[in-house]
Amino acid sequence: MPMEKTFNAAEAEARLAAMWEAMGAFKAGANASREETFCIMIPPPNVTGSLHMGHAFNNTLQDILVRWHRMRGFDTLWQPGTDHAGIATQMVVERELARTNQPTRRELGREAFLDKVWEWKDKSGGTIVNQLKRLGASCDWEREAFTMSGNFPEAVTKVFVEMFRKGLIYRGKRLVNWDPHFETAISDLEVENIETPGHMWHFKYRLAGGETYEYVEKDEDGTVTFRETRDYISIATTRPETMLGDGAVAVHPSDARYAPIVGKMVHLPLCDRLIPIISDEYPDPAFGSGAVKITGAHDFNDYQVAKRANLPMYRLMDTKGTMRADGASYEDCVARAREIAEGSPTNEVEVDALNLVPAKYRGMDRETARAAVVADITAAGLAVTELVKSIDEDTGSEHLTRVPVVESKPIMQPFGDRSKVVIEPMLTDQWFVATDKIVSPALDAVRNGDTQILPERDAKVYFHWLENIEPWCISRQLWWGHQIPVWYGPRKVPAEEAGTMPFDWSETVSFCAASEDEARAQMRDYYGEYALIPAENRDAAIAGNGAQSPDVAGVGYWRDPDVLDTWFSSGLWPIGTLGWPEQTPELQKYFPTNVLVTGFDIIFFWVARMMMMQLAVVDQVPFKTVYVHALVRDEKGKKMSKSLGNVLDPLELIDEYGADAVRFTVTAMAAMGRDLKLSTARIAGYRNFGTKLWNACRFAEMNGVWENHTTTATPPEATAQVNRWIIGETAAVLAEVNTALETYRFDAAANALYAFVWGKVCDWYVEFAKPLFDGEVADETRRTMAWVLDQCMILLHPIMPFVTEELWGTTGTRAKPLVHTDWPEYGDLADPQAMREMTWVISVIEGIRSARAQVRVPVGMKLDAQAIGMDAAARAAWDRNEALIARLARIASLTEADAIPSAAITIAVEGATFAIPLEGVIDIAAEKARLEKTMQKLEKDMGGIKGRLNNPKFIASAPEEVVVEARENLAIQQAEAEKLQAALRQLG
RNA sequence: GGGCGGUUAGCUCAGCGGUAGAGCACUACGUUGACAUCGUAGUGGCCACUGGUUCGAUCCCAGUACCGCCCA
Repeated sequence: MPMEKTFNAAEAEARLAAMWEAMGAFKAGANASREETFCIMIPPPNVTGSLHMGHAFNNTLQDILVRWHRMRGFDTLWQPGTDHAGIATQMVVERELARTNQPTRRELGREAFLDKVWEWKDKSGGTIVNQLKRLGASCDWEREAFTMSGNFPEAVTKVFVEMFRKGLIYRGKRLVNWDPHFETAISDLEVENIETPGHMWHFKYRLAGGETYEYVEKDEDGTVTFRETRDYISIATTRPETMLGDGAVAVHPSDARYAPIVGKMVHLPLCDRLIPIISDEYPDPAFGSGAVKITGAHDFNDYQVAKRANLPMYRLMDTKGTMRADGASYEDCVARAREIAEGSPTNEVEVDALNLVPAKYRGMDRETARAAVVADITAAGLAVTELVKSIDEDTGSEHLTRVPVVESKPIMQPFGDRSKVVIEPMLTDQWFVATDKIVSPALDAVRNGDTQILPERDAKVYFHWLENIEPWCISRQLWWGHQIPVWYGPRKVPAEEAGTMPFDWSETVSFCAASEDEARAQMRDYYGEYALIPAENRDAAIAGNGAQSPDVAGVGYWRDPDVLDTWFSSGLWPIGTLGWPEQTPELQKYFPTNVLVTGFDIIFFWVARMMMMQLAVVDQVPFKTVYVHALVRDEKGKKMSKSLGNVLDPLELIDEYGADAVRFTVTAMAAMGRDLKLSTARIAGYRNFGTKLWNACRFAEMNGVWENHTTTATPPEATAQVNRWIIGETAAVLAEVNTALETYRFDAAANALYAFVWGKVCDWYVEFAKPLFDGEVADETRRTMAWVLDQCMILLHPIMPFVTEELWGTTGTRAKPLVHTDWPEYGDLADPQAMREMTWVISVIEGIRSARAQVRVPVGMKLDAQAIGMDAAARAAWDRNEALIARLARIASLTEADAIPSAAITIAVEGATFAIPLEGVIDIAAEKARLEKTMQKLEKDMGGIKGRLNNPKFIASAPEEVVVEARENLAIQQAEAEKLQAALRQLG
């Protein structure tokens, strides 16, 4: 049955995918014929995710590398899987529960909720994997991994416990980014700082005891520009509601304006507290009033100041970001705070329990509290004001009124990347990885080349981040994730501390272990004879075992309810997917992996962390090369986003244009480190490219090329220059593709193949072959064409797997499907003689065609031509290729002549002048104009070369071959110019 | 403010010491043994600007302008 006119992607893709799957084409080690391994770990997409263009791009590049190595016989593994996406998944499932009127997460309780998550995962978690399959991703799907399944829980726990024991993981009360929507800590990488319109308020904090001071401002020369007696210090803030938790006012040590009052106390407005004026390097004297309120528990800069000055840090908000309503009355708390301020001993637990939010503001959300605080301070006359003139409409009289100074100004505000709500710096107990202790090996590995980051400039980003690394907050107040393997109990009071209870519940002791049993074993060592009583949490533990009694029999303990950051488990992806901590054969064989292909947006999130974690755990780099690619944008260069409505859905594109077209497009555009601007026109163009190859094969089929064809690695013996030429060109493109892929120049590989298949094979070779199918070299030409088209399919297969596999199956009986066909190694097939000759032939054809078109000779008209001054090489080339030239240039006959005839079009080529007499047909003026234009171009070129050759310094300094080349080019151009001059003379 | 990029044909981008290329778009012609998802021919560039290095700079260096991205 003859081939269809186009490739039916929609029909063939599913069928071919099923065929590959059925034969186990993608299994680890499939088609391996050598020892070397090649392994890529897929960057695990979120289990909640669906395929977007970034994934399509990222996975196409991986698939190209993987298919290429598999065809080359490497023992290849592309490891697929997804990560459990703690926040995102919990969000999706909670939303689903709400939508279907089911009990909420808290109503369900932890265990029942997690059952729901697993239900959801089983039902919907496979979406993106199926979408990757549609793209043609040749992962070993049977090995699909998930960061919550298989050996991952064991691996994660083991790593946590080991790092804990080595002191690489610690718990502490630190200021973290708190997401009030999800009510969890997030890492600083999950925060987006966005410039938002904001306001700056100015408040007066009065000095205690009615004290006053001379406030003096001076200009640069030291001249006094302003002087007044003040009983207050002016502070500026963008977050007035946090003033309730202020611990001090800070000024710069060099700031003379405030020097007299450093160390004095001020009244905190709206509160019954006095706070000190301290000096610290942090305030910028030139900004605002130069005095900064310090709220250690709600601002990252203030936190540092507060730590330096040993200020108490009072937490003002609860987990939802509303003003605290818990704890003792305001009066009691403030009384205690005064005692602490005066030096009464305290601890973190007590400070955290003190609620210093005055009764009025308790329970307000952040925004409401802000408005209330501003209003109350203004009412108290403590807002900095200015005089504003207004005119009474009725009387026309002018009034001067004092209004508070509120500056409108853009401020950088932190938002949760998932929740999109304003992040609150919050002082909470969290777990951290001491990144400073594990960062060095990760830096060294890239510095010394154990791991190479491409493009190189992204290594700078990596270095910059790692050199300035902050502790990594790894605990999340979520349920979906790996629960932290730490159990807590009260401090055991030693026997010598007589007259007290056996346990001190104000202090907790941690037991970190891989299992509860192991933790209990540690507890037995610690608590001795006391029975160990499991409890839900601290309160239950206290309540459950009669802790108030001095002679209790048991001690209550509870597990840390928090889970680990998803990236903590994703950080173990390379070893985790290969079965670690078990020493599996796959781990032995494929680790360290070869390449990581990933977007630059997760260099910090993931790449750096994998480097640190793998090096910390198994003391080896996870991958030898990191190829970092850019972002896919829309055709105008905008980031694709749902709100802009400019998202291109790769699945829709695959439906419309076929997976091969989508793949080829992103590949051709994958210039290293540069964003892709994707347009459907481009995709359509590459779909056409697939059709072009398809039709070349169809043409071959119609001409019996595939009859009795067997695939061979080596090309057929060819005598005709045209066949020798295309064989040499094929070898050249193979070398080009190999080099491109070795250096991750995906765009270069795609463009080289495009130019070869379309520009050489289809445009020239197929046309040349047409007249040869009847002559002496017919058989050789058929065999050559079959071989060349085979090579096209093979070389294109990594980029366009579907259409090539379909052609492979359609055009002949093959030993193996294309997916497992050997990648060729030709050796040296270049044929300079054939190359030179065919280049000449092409230039003759192009010259004649161009001349004909420009003087408007009808395309179909066959003309007689004359050759003038043909040298031996030209004559031989003509004789050997007459049929091709005559056909493609529409020449009826060639005769030799001594001189250019009058009224002819003339084509000057190397070693000959061709003239086509067109007495009475051509417009002589048009031909003259054409020749003159050609002459002008030629003269301009020659001028440049002559200029160089006339410069003695050029001759002296330039490399020999450059000089030789310039001379040769000049000679050729001069010869051509002479021919054109002769032709012009003939035209008069 | 700090860092990293970019600026080449109308558009999207390659090239990166020897005088500029591709695809798309555009113009004209065209169903010539596969392909109109096509063919043939053509139009189109002070390679952002200013200096420097060099025999020679789109390419290397420095600065300027504008545009991105990342981090504060």
